[in-house]
Amino acid sequence: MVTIKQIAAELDVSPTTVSNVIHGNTKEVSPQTIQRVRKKIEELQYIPNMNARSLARSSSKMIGLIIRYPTMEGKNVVQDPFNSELIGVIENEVRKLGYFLMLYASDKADEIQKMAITWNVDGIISLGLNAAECRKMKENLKIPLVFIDCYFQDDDESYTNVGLKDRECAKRITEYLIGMGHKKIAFLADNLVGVDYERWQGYREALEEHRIPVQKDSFFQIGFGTAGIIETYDKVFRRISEFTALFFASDYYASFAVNYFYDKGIRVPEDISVVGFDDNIFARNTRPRLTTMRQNPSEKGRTAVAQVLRLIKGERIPVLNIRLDAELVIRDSVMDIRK
Amino acid sequence: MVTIKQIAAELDVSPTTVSNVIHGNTKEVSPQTIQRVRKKIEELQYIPNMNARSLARSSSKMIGLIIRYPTMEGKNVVQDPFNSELIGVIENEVRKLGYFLMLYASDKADEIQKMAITWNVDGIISLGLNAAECRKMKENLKIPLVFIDCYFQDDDESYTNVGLKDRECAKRITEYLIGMGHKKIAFLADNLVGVDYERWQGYREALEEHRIPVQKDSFFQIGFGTAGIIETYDKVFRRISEFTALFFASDYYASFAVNYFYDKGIRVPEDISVVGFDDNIFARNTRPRLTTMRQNPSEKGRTAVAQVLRLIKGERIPVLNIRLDAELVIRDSVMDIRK
DNA sequence: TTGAAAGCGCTAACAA
DNA sequence: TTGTTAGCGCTTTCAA
Repeated sequence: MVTIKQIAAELDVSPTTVSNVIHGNTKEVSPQTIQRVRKKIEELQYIPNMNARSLARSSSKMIGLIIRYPTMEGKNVVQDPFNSELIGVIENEVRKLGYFLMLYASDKADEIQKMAITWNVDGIISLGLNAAECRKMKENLKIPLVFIDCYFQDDDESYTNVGLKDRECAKRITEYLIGMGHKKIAFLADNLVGVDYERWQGYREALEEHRIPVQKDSFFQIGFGTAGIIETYDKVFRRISEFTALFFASDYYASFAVNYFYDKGIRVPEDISVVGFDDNIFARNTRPRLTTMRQNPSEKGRTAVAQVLRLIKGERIPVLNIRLDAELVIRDSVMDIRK
Repeated sequence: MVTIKQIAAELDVSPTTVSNVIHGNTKEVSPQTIQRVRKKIEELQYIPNMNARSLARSSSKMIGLIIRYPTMEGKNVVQDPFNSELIGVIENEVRKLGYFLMLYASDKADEIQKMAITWNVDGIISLGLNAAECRKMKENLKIPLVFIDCYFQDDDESYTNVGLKDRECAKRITEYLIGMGHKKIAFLADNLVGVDYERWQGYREALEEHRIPVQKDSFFQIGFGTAGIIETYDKVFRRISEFTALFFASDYYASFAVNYFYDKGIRVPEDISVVGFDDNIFARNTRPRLTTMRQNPSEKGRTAVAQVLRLIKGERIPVLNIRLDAELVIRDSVMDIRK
């Protein structure tokens, strides 16, 4: 391992000088020396020791990506393409900006805190944690913190978040459904918190504005795992005549439903219309293709990284709570039932 | 930030003692002192500084996960569920064993090397790199190195690899096809190196053993991106009458094909039989459901982590090149065409 | 323009 | 059983 000391020794200069050259404190060093040092660094293939550097300064050039990942085998096999793309983009951005990514899957605030302190990470991006978890992190950690897709009840907007206009977008696709003559629309999600709550609200707002009564039992909570999903869909199936359209909070569930109906001999969209949300691979890889709202995970990831970096550099962030837009993609899973 | 020194000071013992307690060098410390130190650590919420620790010893408790990730937006949107699950499992295992995961997406040996040295990582797991890249890493890096799904031409088995019995498994599913009366079987993959080469070989062996001539033009190289796939499938479509079955090197392509054929009015399996490989979400999320070979990404990930850890601990590894098995899953995409 | 020296927090050899 | 001390590689202040 080549060290600064070695380089200094070979060149008969001090470590300080070498360090200065490395960090581009070029005004303090003569052009000559700079050249010599640079050459030597190249020649000896010097690679800095980040552990030493992190120790000396109090920062590490490391960004922690906290994520709630499906950790139980078999369960939770919803290999969410959204997460997947996001991780890829974030790693990429982080690296491009000269930082490193520590991936850490946990939802326990104290564990996360430990990790952050133990490694001296410069900032954290948190993905898929709920509001309570995010809030705890925020309380405990004194470092730059950016959340993705988190909704905080208390509209204390001191959280830096990158999200989506979930409510507005859900409203838009519901309005599309209404525009196609649908009035009896069910909403399906695996919970009603955070992102899904917002989508649900959007759905309700659309109905209300069109004077369509929102039935209590037009919400279905999708059960856990394949068995849970099927159980829920069985319920829907029994009451299928009550609805003309189904709004799923995510493409995965919508796509699963389309296949479920296929197995039951129910035609989409002839017998029932279906819309999803996200426009991921499932939407395109289903027949009929899903009508859905397209969001851009890459943009989310890039924005999140940009935000932590601003925070790290101490810049003031004008908009703390960024909400990206999504776009209605009309495909083949909705029928026009206006006469 | 609480340091060992502080704890030592408050207890009026030396840092060494504290360090010893922390590392369980308990035989050198009196039970009394141990208790006191433990209490203080708890009380002060001491969290070790890994940078300092890494610097002092020459190891970091960090494992690098090198991966070739789809970095270009839009392109490469094959959000491979396999990769996704693997990353999750590896992070989980690594963490359970008290290590940390640095995620690094690159295929350039020198960049990887730099990362490894700069952070002093204890070991590396490499995912999705080709043989040449792996070999370079192996040459340059002196640290424990485990590859996933790599095939090295030179049967120099000094590489630690965790793979699949690709050839054998591909042969098995081909034999199943043959058993169902198929003789005119095409093989489709996006390349013929590494894993896919082995699968192709398995396919060929099965045919040869059953005295079925292997036609040169029964291999289709699938093009890049959605456009590339469709272009390839158009070719297949034109020659569809030449085949009774299609063997895709992965579920993603098989699933895409099923949908493609649906759009063209070709029925699977009535008009053409289709098999995939992997048994991931695509296989189950397609109608008809895909007949395929089921592999277990979680097992792969766990095994890989176990191997690096053995290497790190200096244990001798009995089997360097582990090849896991896969299982034939018969579903609805193959027709029995024996009369 | 350059260098000496102290210190970041922790470990480990050695001494007491 | 406990403590002293040097040092890991780098940064940074301050002096030369």
